[in-house]
Amino acid sequence: MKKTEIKRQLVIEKIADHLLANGMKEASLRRLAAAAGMSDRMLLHYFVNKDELLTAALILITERLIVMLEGARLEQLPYPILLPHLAGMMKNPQIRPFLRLWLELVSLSSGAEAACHAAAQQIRDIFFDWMTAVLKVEREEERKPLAALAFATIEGLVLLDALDSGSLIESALEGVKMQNR
Amino acid sequence: MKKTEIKRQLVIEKIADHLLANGMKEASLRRLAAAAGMSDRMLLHYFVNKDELLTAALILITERLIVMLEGARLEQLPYPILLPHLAGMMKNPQIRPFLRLWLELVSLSSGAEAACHAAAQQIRDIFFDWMTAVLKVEREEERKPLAALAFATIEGLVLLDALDSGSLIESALEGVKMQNR
DNA sequence: TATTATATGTAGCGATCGCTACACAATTAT
DNA sequence: ATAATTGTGTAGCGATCGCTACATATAATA
Repeated sequence: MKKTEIKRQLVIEKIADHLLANGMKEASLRRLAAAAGMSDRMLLHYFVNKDELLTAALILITERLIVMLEGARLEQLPYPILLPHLAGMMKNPQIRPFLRLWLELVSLSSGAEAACHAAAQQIRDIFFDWMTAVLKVEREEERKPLAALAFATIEGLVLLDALDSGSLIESALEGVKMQNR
Repeated sequence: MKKTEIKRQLVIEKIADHLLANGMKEASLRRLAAAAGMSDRMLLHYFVNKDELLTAALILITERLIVMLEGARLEQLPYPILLPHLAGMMKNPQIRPFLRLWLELVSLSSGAEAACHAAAQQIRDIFFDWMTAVLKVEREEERKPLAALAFATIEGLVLLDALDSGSLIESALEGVKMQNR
């Protein structure tokens, strides 16, 4: 009797792909159904409503993100090295869709959508925890503050990236170098 | 025969207020019309379509932002002082709506809406120019890179703020202090 | 004053949205 | 084999969206 459950999982995978590729603004039930290769009617057979579907897909996305960051784990780097490294990761076509989607979720979560807010917060935590683990510090009490600072800065760069502000990003990274000279 | 033009300006003011107060997601023609105290039919009498209306309102908003930042001009501050100062400004109820709206515009501009993209880029430039002017540097070649870095960091804090991540913001500011000790 | 242009209201079109009612086939359980 | 449960398709509801046709009132111009 688990055939339904298997199908459900398959659908969730496809919806997650679609969300990462196209963002939340293309996420009407009919479009999502097309992406999953079925009718909207069937989507609502597997999921009680759109919100539950989105929640499931966003949870899968966060799980994928965890796996990906786990795979990208590297030896600890000190702040001035870590930041340009992260800026490079930001352009990685495997990671970039997560950042874009996350930006959209943050913006949406200011409003109503409960699923978006929860997902946005969870993705924030995932990124921050990873950043905390990968930062090399001289004294442990520096870890959390510097990780938070690196996180905030990278987010700012993500925002600039969404606005095609490449030169500003380069300038900011230049600023990091200057600061730690 | 300028009565129409006067009315137009009045409408633009009210729409701008509404956008700052409620964001872009509540910006259907009918809602905007209610905010302007008229019917949607009349809105489309004064403006050829929704896009033109939004563009006009967003332009007014950027003008207001310029005036506000001009008023908030302060003597130049060095980076480690400027950043917490900006973080404080971020919570100012006069400025916060601009930041929230700007975040939403950036997210929207990744997609289609032309008006949003243009407005988002312009607001970015306004903030960055102001940041550049208000930063105190020891050598002039530091100005642009450090302003860009400060800008990116503040934007990251805006993002965190939209997610109710107050403690992360505090940590990040603590990180700034540590870095410049 | 007569004519023309501008201002405002009512109603609704066609598209899309999330979602549901109804019908029927396929599978499973008894 | 019969009954009950589960899967799938068609059609459409009511709401909202941006926008428009049509009508009339008001004002500007001749």
